[in-house]
Amino acid sequence: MSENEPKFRREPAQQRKEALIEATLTLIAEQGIRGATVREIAKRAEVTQGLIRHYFSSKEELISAAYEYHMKVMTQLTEGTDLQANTSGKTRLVRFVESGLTPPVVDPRAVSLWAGFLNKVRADAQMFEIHEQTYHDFRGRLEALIGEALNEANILITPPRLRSLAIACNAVMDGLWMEGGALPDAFEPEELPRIGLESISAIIGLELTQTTEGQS
Amino acid sequence: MSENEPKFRREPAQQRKEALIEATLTLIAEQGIRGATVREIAKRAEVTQGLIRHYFSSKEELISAAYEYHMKVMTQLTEGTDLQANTSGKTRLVRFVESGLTPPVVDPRAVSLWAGFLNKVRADAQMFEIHEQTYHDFRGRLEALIGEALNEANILITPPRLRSLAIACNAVMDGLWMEGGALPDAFEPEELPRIGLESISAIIGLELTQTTEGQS
DNA sequence: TCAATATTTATACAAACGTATAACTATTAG
DNA sequence: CTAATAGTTATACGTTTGTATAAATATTGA
Repeated sequence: MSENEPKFRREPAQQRKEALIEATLTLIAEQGIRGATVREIAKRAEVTQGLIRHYFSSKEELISAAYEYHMKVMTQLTEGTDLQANTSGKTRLVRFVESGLTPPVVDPRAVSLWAGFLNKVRADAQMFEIHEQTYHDFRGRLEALIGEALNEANILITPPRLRSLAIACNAVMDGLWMEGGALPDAFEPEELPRIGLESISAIIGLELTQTTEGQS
Repeated sequence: MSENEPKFRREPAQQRKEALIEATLTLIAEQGIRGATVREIAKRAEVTQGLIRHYFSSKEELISAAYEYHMKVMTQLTEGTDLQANTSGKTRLVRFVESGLTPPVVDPRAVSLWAGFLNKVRADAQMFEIHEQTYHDFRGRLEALIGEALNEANILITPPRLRSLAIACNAVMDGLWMEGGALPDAFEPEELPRIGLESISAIIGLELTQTTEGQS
C-alpha cells in the first residue's frame, strides 16, 4: 500500500536558483514582468510557490537576479567566438558582426526580454547600471574592432569620426537584431548577417564581404 | 450651506475615449500592459473606474483601441512632413530620414510603447495585422524614396538589391530610434539625424548630407 | 541508526485585480 | 418646467496577486 516514493527531491541551491531564474526569464519574455507571477514561475520550474521565497527574499530580488543572469549570458554569447589571437582585426570584425546577427543572439526570446525589462531598467538604478555597462562594452568592442580593421588597411580616421561610425554600425546591428527577433519569418536565415556586413562595409568604407582569411 | 457645484461634468464621447486611451498609453509606456490597471487609468483620466466599462466593454478592448490609436498617430507623424510635390526624391528621402530621427518620433515614450505592446502584438491576430501593415508601409515608403533618389542620380539597381538597401536603411533608422529613445541622454540632439544620413548615404552610395535644395 | 537541519510543501492573509450592477445626476427634448 | 436619457459615480463580488508562516520531509553527520 504505502509506496515509499519520495515526495520531492532536494536540489543544489545554485541549480534550483538557475531553474527558477530560467522560468522567470521565459515568463517575462512571454508576458512581461507583471505577467511573471510567482505561482506561474513555480509551476514552470516544477516546484511550489513557497520555495521561491526560500531562495529570493522578494519577487523584486528574483527579477533583478534574472536580469543580471540574462545580461551575463548575452555578454558571453557575443564574447565567446574569438579565441585565437593572431587573426586580423578585419576578420575579427566580420565574425563579431556575423555572430551578433545569427542565432542564438538573434532570437525572439532575447528581443522580448529586452522589451520586457526596458521599463524596469529605466526605473531601477542598479539594473540601469548593468544595462549601460553592457551597452557601452558592446559598442566599445565594436569601436575597437573597426579601428583595428581600418588601421590595418591604412585608413586614417579621427576619434570622433570613429565614434560616429561605431554608433552607426551598432545601430545597424541593433536594428537588424530587433527586426530579426520581432519578425522571425520576415527574413531568410543568411539575410541578416549578409545585409549587416554589406551595410557596415559601406559605412566604414572597407569591404568585409570577401574574406580571404580562413573562416574558423 | 448646500453649494450647487456640479459633482461631475459630462464630456463628448470621443473626447472621453481619447482621454482614456491617452491615459492607457502613458501607463503602458511606464509599466507595461498589465501595469495599466483600470483603476490607475481612471485615476489618470480623472474619472472613476466604472466609466471605463461604459466606453469599452473590457480591458482587452481598451488595449486594442489604444494600440490602433497609437499606430495611427505614429503613421501620421512620419507621413505629415512632405506636402509640396515638386521636390526631388533625394530631398524627400532626406526629410523622411530626418523626421524619423528627431522628436517627436524619437521619444522615450514611443520606444517604451513599442516594448510594452510587443508581446501582445505577437499573440493577438488583429493587432499583429496592424503592426505588420504599419511596418511594411514604412519600409515600402523608404524603399520607394531610395529608388527615386537613385534613379534621379542615374544609378541603376536591381529590385532585390533595392530591397536589401531598404532593409539596411530601415535597420539603421530603427536602431538609432531605439537607442535615442532608450538612452535619451547618450546622444546630442543633432547626432542621430546626422549619423543616420551619413550611414544611409554610404549604404545606398548617394551623398545626402549636402542638400542644395531649400530646406522647407 | 538517529537526531539535527535546511529544503520543500502546505496553508493562510490582506491587497489589488477585472468585471458586474445598482444608484445618482447632468443634460437634453418637448 | 418636467420627464426621459445617458453619462458618471458608487459599491460589490470572485480571483489572483505578493507575502508570510507553519508543517512536512529529504538529506547529512556523528
